[in-house]
Amino acid sequence: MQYNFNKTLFIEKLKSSCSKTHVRNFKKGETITTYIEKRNQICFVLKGEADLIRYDLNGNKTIIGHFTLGDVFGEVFYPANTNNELFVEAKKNAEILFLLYDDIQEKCKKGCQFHEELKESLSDIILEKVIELNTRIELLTKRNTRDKLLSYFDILSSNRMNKTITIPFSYTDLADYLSVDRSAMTRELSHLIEDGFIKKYGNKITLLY
Amino acid sequence: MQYNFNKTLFIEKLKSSCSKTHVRNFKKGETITTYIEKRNQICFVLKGEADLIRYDLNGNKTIIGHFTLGDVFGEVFYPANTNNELFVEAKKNAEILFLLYDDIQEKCKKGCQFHEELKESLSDIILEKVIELNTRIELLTKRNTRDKLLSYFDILSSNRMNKTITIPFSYTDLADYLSVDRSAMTRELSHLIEDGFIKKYGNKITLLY
DNA sequence: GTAAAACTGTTGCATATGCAACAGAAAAAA
DNA sequence: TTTTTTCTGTTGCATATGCAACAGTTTTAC
Repeated sequence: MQYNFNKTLFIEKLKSSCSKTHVRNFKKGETITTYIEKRNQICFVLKGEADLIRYDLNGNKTIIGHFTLGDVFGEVFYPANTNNELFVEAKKNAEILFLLYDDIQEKCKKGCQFHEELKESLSDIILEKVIELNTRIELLTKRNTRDKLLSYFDILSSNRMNKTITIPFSYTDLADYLSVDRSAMTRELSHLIEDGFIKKYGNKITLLY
Repeated sequence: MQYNFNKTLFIEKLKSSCSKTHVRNFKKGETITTYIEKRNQICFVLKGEADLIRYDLNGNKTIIGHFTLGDVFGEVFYPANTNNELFVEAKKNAEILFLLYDDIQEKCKKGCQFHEELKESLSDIILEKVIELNTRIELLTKRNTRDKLLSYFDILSSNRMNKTITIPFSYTDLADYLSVDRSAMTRELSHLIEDGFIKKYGNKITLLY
């Protein structure tokens, strides 16, 4: 966002000109990829939405990441020795472009005309990912549910530059994203309404402060 | 770690050959930088250790990140519209190399012999940052203090490939890093000992599972 | 060396959060 | 359409966590 770099244009170019990529479509609910074996795969969302999900031993679901148009995910972003089973699931019919980090750095070099440009853009793309993750960490380090909710609303609100926001999740999923219990979160939402911090109409929230 | 890229060598080269960088020494406790105004600064730890810290309105301290030799931090990794005041503090006498992301991408291009190599390495460096942040998110999404502690110990243990680990923090700071109350964490540590999960000798912990 | 400051382990108490269960609403599937 | 599934809001209860306070220890500063 903050760097003058046209990501959409970039992805279009990538799709049409790099021989090392491939594109696949997924239906809602399908598993796009699992992070078990360590490949250095990078994936771009061309259409639709996807969630990066972890289930722990107690069956708790955590939405580690939520990806939409232009977002990037993949095993290359995770440590090799992760003992968590993560997988990415299509939330809506989705079109995903796959390629390997190594192919960008090495193999593609000879044939692909677009290659130099890709390499230049790569650090910008990964940098954007870093910013996304730091934003998420800001959220997760908040000590209680109220602060997590307010932080989340603030982020959406300042992104859209609007005091009224639309939650891009079901409330069930939002709880999994904030890493809190759903019923406790709903309870806290009620408190926020009582205390005059927010108004709530379905999946729309208006910040009153 | 996982890419065959020599970071130490890289930093040495960077320090000696790029005219756009500068290096400064800090004493323990000194503030290295604050993330208020938005510059696209990148900083490398050449010596010592540093913490990225946030204080919330209630005075709670959170250690957002902990950096040692070779680690990278800086405003460039944060969204422009962050309303949190973050700052980086030297934990031990530290030597820090500063440069601007824009200088790598643009201005340095003409004069600096090392520039091309720097650009190639840049995406590897930022990628390493992404992996570090995803590891941190795995930790923070754990639902309770016990799981956070065990995850943290696991990460240290598998990095050092040793069942006995040395906590690189004071326990006070570890609590701030895990985003939990110190006394609650100490209590949970006692429970982990009682339940036979760990043994504890000062700042050394042995995993018994 | 001595004084001051920070760290550690512990506890009682208040409360936020998790958990289980339920019914009505909404959405998806048939 | 009808049926099935998922989502939502709520509540009672158990408990994990936060908070405040304290004393003993260790570390830093003078």
